[in-house]
Amino acid sequence: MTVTQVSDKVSVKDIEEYRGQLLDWYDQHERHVPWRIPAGETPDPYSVWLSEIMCQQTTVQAVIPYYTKFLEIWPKVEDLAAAKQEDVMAQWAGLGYYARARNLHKCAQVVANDLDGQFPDTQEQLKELPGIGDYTSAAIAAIAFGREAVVVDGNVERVLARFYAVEEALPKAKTTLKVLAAGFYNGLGAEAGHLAQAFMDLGANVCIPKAPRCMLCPISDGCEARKLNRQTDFPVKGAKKARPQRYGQVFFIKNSKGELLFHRRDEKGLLGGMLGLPSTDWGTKKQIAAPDFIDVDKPLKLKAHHVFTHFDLELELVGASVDESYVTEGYFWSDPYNEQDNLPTAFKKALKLYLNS
DNA sequence: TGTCCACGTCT
DNA sequence: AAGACGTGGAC
Repeated sequence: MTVTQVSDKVSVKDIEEYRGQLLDWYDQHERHVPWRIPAGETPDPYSVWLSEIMCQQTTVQAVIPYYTKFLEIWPKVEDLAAAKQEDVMAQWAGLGYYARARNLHKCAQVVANDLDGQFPDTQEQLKELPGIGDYTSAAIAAIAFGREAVVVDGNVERVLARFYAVEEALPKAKTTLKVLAAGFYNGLGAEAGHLAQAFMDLGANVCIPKAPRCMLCPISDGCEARKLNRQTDFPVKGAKKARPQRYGQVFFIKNSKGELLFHRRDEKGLLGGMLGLPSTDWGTKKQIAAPDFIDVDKPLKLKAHHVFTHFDLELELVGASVDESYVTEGYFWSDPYNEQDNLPTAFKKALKLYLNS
């Protein structure tokens, strides 16, 4: 889009000045994270991609140990492509949004097998790959390939919603914020990646959601929200809805070797493709049928609680048994101490309660 | 405590 | 196009 004037509040000339101040601030204050390489070196697209997928909806601090581990185990995209999916899921366990791990693996296979191991170098082509959408395609294009992409994540939105005192509520304001962001990125060329990272570091450390540290902000002079002393009024959000309560039972079934029965979950839906324990479905009623090859024994008087994005879960621990000679598709016996770190958090909590009881 | 972050991608 | 999809830490 051509941008001559994006706001009646700030001129194009002023925008250039403010973004200069932001880039200067970034030179001094950038966060040191393992995927940021020293100035002058060429970034490895595989590392940039891996870090950006992990950082979706996830704080940098949570990402760092996972990022390091993944690169240790799978240093090249070809290594990740050749991995077994269950190994990728096991390494991702605890990081959440498991569709990211399934798509990560698929994407690695496309790049390794169909694209000669090279990530595409334009935003448009990147966006065609599994797990790469508007934000991530822009981020990789800018950071790994020096493209002038308009990188807009939640941090950029918060900074700009405040800078321009955008009264329109999210998610509708997304279009407006993208235009405002384009005003900042316009004409930057290969510096776009630096501006993106500057915005994100500013959003993470200074223009934080609550109690923003405006005294430390390099562009506070131009911030409309600050002029109004209404920083935390922006970005304006739509009303949020209540989280429903759901219930389920999780079954602890031992064999003669003292191993527990585990379950590889279906590829689709909640915790798709992840390791789990045998369980009922999770619903709004307390009584839900167990898988029919399981003989329910007795409640263990233990309950695990877990919060998902869209519901709260109460998981009752129940002892059970099966005919050891008949274990159906997707179920297998294993040492719980070998598997606990491969479980998503809801099951890990339940297993921990069981092992400590 | 409970609320928020957290647009990010896919369907 | 609105809802599904995790987690942990800050306050």
